[in-house]
Parts: sequence; C-alpha cells; structure tokens
Amino acid sequence: MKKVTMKNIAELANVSVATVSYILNNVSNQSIPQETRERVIEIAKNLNYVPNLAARSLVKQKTGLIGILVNREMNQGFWRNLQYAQFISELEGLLTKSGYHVVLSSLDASNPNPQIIMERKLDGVFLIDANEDTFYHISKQFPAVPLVVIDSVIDDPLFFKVLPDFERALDKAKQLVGTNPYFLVIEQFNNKQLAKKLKIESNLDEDQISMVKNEQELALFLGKHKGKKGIFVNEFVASLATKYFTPDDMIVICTAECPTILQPSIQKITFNLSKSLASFEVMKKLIQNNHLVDLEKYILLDVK
Amino acid sequence: MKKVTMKNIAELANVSVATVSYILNNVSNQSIPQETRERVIEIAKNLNYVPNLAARSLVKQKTGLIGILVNREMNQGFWRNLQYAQFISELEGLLTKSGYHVVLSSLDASNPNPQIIMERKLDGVFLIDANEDTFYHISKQFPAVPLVVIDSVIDDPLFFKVLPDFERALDKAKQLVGTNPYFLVIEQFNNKQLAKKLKIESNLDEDQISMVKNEQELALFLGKHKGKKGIFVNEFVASLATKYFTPDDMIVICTAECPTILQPSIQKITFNLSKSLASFEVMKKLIQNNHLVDLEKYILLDVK
DNA sequence: GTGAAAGCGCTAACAT
DNA sequence: ATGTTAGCGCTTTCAC
Repeated sequence: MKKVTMKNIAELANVSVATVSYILNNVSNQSIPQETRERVIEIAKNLNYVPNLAARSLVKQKTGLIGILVNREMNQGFWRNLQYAQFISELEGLLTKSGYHVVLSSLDASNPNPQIIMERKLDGVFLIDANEDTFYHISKQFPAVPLVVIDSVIDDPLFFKVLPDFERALDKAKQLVGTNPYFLVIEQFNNKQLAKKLKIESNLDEDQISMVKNEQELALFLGKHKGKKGIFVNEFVASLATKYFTPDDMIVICTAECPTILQPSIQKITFNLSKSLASFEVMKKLIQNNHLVDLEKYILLDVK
Repeated sequence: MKKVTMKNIAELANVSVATVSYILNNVSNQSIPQETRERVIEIAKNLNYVPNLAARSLVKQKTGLIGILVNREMNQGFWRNLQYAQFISELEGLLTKSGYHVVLSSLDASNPNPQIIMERKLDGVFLIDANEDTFYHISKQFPAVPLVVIDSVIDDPLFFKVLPDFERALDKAKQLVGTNPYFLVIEQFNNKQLAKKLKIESNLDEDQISMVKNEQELALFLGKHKGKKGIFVNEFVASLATKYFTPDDMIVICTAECPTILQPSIQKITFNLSKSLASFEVMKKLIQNNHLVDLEKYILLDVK
C-alpha cells in the first residue's frame, strides 16, 4: 500500500488535480456538478487518500503547527518534569481538539536554541519558564510568531505572559501562616526574575528561602526549620517535602494543577482559571488577530 | 525582518540556489572554492537564514518528525496524565537531542484517529497504551511507518512492543507479600489485553482487583481491604492510595519512573532499563534498517 | 566549479 | 464547469 496523492485521484477520476483539490477542500466559489464531486470523494476514500500537510503548508504559508517549548536543565529532578506535565497535557488536548498539531521540544536551558520555531514555521509558540537567554535568541531572530510565555517575568512589552498571581497567593499564604515564623520553598525556576519576585514578595531573608535543587538539600533545609510553618510552591515539591516535614505545617501554592495529589491535612492555595485554558485563549486571540492586539501583557491567574 | 530563503542568499552572493544548497548542506561530491563557500555562509548568517524543513521534507521524503501518540479518555484523573509524564519527557529529550522533532498528540480513546501519522508523514511513531480500535485504524491505513507500541499487549507480530515485565514484577511483589492476604490496584489501561494479563497473573479473584477510575472508588475499595497487603501498579495510583491506606502495607510496581515520589516506608519494585531509553533504542533500529529487522517483538523491562 | 531545470504535493489565480 | 499554470522552498541530476 503506497503513498497516494491528488494526482492519482485525478487520473482515476479523469479530472485535473485542481478539481480534486477544489472538491476535497470544499472550495466555495467553484461550482462542481454533484456527480463529479461524489465520484472524486469516493475514489479518494477508496484509495485512503490523506493530504500531505507539508505540501499544503508550503503554499498556504501556514503550517497548523503549534510549539510547546520547555526550558530544561541537564539533570533536573523528576518533579521539574511533573510540574508542567498536567499543563502540557491539557494544553495539548485543547490544541489538538481545535485542529492544531503540537510540536513538543525541550530547550537546553544553558544553551537555548529556538531554531525550531523558524525551521518548522510554527504558527504559534508557548514558551515555558524561559530564561533571559532564550528571550535574547528569540528577539534576535524576531519572528513574527504569536508567542505566549508561561511562568516568566520579562520586562518586554513584546511578549504575552500567563502566570499564577503569585503576589496574591503569597498574601493568602502569609495569612494562613498567621504570626508563626515561616519559610519558603520554591521550585527551581529558570526565569530568574520570577524567582527574584517571589523572594521579594515573600518578605523573607535569603536563609529562609530554599530553591530546591535535589532531595538531599531539601531534606537538610527542612531539618533546620522544624517547628515553623512552610510555604511551598507546587505540589510535587511539597509532596517530596512530606517525607521530611509535618504535613500539618505545610501551605502549598498549587501551580501544577494537581492539588489532589496532596494529603487532605495540607493547606492548599489554588487558582480559579486553569493555566492551560488561559494560555490557550490568549493564543487563539493572537492567532486570529495578530496585529496590535489590545490584550493585557500579563494574564494573572486569580487565587481561588 | 522577513522570511529569508536560499534565493535571497543566492542573489546576494551571485551564485545559484543550487550552489547555496550545496554549501549550506555540506554536500560532499561538490567541489566548491573556499572563497565562495565562506562568502555564502557569511551572507546566510547575516540574513539569519533558517531552512524551511517543510520544503526539504517534500523533496527528501523524510520529515524528521517523530510522533508520540497517547490514548486518552475524556475525564481521566490527573494521575493518568502524570503516569506517562516522565516517560514522555525523557523520550522527547532523547529524540530532540538526536535531531528529531517531536509531535505530541492525544488520541481520543473512544474514537482514535491516527490520521496525523500520514498527514504529517511522521518518520516514526510511539503509541502509548493503545486499545484495539487504534490498532485497527493503523493497520487499515497500513502505513509503512516504524511503530513502537508502549504498554500494550497485542497479538500481532507486526508491531514492536515495549513494556515492563509485569509477570516478573508481580512474582516479586507476591514474594514480598508472603503468606498474607493481598489485593491488587491497577491504573486504567486502555489496552484491555494488558489489563487482562495483569489480572490473570495476579492470581486473584475479580473482587480483589481494582482498576482505579476515580478517587472515591479507590477510597471505597481500600476501605474494604484494610489489614491486607496491597500491590499497586504505578507510583501515582499508590500516592493517591496513601491517603486511605497504610503505607507499610503497600507494595508498588513503579512503572512511572518516579519511585522517589513515594515515602521510604513503601516497598517498591523498579525496573533496570528506563522505558524511554528502551523505546528510543528500538525506534533507532527500526528507522535505520526498516526492512525485516531481527528484533524481538516484545521488549520487556527487567525487574531490578 | 557552477547552474539550469525538474519535481516533491499541493493551492489558487486565471483561462477556457 | 473544469483545466492550465505558476509557484511555495528546497534538493539533486545532469549538462556546461
């Protein structure tokens, strides 16, 4: 069973490839007799014809491909992968359902290379936890590609960003802490500005904050802070922490959309809108109307 | 900053597009003076030229795209997404590192449509937890596409399958159980034959086995089996179960490559080779030498 | 050493 | 109502 093209169909149906294209794509301003139409469609079905989207892309100048680019470090803990798993899974689902195909690519955080955007002529790109280097690369090539940036703070009005409202989340967490002494554990963000922002808004000294690199370090840190309340960013970091810390003293800001993985006794702060849906909506708007959108540059997910 | 093609480079360099192509692709049997070569490369760099892979695919009849297709159900629990998160993440990393681009697509388990394989002319496909319908669709279209099937049992010598050696894993689990009464909790596999196989090999009655659909059901089941030992397939199912069951009585077959997410007191059964690496290796062989490979049809991951 | 030209599979403007 | 044709960006054969 070999590759079948429009040419094959055209020959069998005794029409031109143009006609086949018109019929198979339901081109409106072409009047085609019902008889021909049915014959061609029939033949196409019999031959198991499937259009070659690479060829179509070439002429249409649209690929129907959307990229999800994830910054990654060499030996990152598994919780770094899990952190975006639910998000990516949901986002992929939304995109696939609306007819796009999704290209997933990890960027080496220490040497980000977003070539793929241009090589594959992506129609849109989601960029997750991007560090400054990546932005530099992208704005250098400056592709006119709809770009939605996830979990990143970047002082460039060029980009649209979606992220949890960490300020409000931290406020709420501090409220739950009350007057108790507390500390903060955050995942390792590649986006330094976001990490910095969190540190500032937590209102804590450096030694009360841990950016978790590996399990040992986390265990050590938690050991030193027994008796205090702990604020944790993301469910998987928290889940890891339960091995070394009392669940009752934990407050978790749930950015990984998996709050139910945590035991009930842990206090959780969640967000109203799912990050995937928010990101998807922004992208939709960008693609529909990619010139000068009057859209907020920061979309913050409300604390529930 | 607009699209730049080989034609642009050719004009600026006063050579033909053919020459540009030769130079940029390092074509061996063409002798090109160093001077021209450098000039062309210089211009390409200045213009920020990036090849259009869709165009290249068209002529080369190879896209450089590898698909990861995941069967998914409508409202599946988050643990179903997490279950393959680490695997997909690792696999994507391996593929990206070796120069492929990864297309990620979920298939609707109740109406699987693997069109994307043909539409995008994927060079290879990983199919995760495929149900019988999907196989039917694929073998109907019968694309000569290297196909590696993950976590599925299917009686067709056509397909290469990679999956944990559940038989040995269950043996080991039963060993740990000793003479105690026990039950089995497994994730919801779309691949019915695998589910069936597990049930048979567990050596248990139907009412001692739970295929976890949602948290309530799991809680109920676990409530009824207090005091027994429990064998759980996959870390996230187990993690969920810890809310309702004594960790000390749990034995977990770790198929999600995240054993460390579980507390130390839980007994774990892990596998020697990572599933992602095994799958990747099979694919590499298939692509290199896609006619009649003398490769095992089942690659089982050894119990550690 | 270099380039003209055909063609990958498809679309769309223009003829007929 | 249908076909002819040019061309999307690239590779590669073959001729000069």
